[in-house]
Amino acid sequence: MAGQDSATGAPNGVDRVSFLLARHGGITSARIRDALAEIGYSPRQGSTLMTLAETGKMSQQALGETMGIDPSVLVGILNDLEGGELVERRRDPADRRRHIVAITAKGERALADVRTVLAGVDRALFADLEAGELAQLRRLLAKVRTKPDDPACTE
Amino acid sequence: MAGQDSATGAPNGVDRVSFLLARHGGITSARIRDALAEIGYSPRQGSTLMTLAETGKMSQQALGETMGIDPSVLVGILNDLEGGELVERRRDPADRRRHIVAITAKGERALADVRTVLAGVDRALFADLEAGELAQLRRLLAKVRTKPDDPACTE
DNA sequence: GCAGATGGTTTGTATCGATCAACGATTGAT
DNA sequence: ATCAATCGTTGATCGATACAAACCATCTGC
Repeated sequence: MAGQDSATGAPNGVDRVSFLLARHGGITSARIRDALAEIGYSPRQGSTLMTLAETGKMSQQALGETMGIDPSVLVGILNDLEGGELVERRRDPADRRRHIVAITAKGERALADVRTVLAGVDRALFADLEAGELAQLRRLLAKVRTKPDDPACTE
Repeated sequence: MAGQDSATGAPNGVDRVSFLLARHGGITSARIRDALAEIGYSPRQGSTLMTLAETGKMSQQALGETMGIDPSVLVGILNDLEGGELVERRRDPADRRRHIVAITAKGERALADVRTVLAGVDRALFADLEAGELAQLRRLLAKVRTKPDDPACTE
């Protein structure tokens, strides 16, 4: 009577898995946003620092492509980060149109703060999960098909 | 070197679980939105139909509270749904200020379409998960602490 | 009957995100 | 030397969302 498929017993209403995932994802985003805001960063800024630290210095367009955001919005993010001396824009000697973006030492320290804060978010969100369950959750989430977004699959 | 905690081996960068959850949640929301849009509904309209079918007829304010949306936006949603004769607003005889919102027979049929479409989204998203894994994912997601959002926990 | 509170509605505003067009600087090909 | 393409940048626009204020109809307590 309350959204259960009478045959399979699987929820097919507001408790459907995709709904759960969407809702929890939204709440998680909000938590991340709030947590980062408390130390003065936006989610994009945090992502940028992490991406730069993990993938290494790269051109602005490559960075935008990696993060999946428009080049024109990346400009603003980098302006803010560079204003705080957390990243550095250098012209590529090989192609002087390009800006090579690199994280600075100060940016690395900021990144440590970001990671600390994010760890707190994880701790709060997943407090009721054992380590094994958390690893399991990560494994299952990684198996969710989120790639075939761009191609015309829906058609 | 790429976002792994050297001690625990747990990701603490862009591959952190909360980030995974946030990203996948966003993508899932987009998928749901697109899928519902193809049959002419918004996510809110779909949620409204499901909530009404699962919880039964209720006052507008109770509905808004259940769905976690502002009363003033619920008005527009219900206007659209009522325009399509999918829901019905009746005045509560006991309190003629109240609007009792109920799903109609036509709304039930629309709801069936909505559920079909959403099942398709689930199938596409979770194609690589076995039934057991999907159930496991649902179980783990349900254990994520998303309630302590409202109270002043962050302070 | 009156004052205040409540349910629903309307309106306006602020914000955010995504998207697009156009521009200056620079490169590469011809 | 010239032309087309590329990179970063600026600016405008659009849609969705959240939020608050004011309004009318109605209920409740006195």
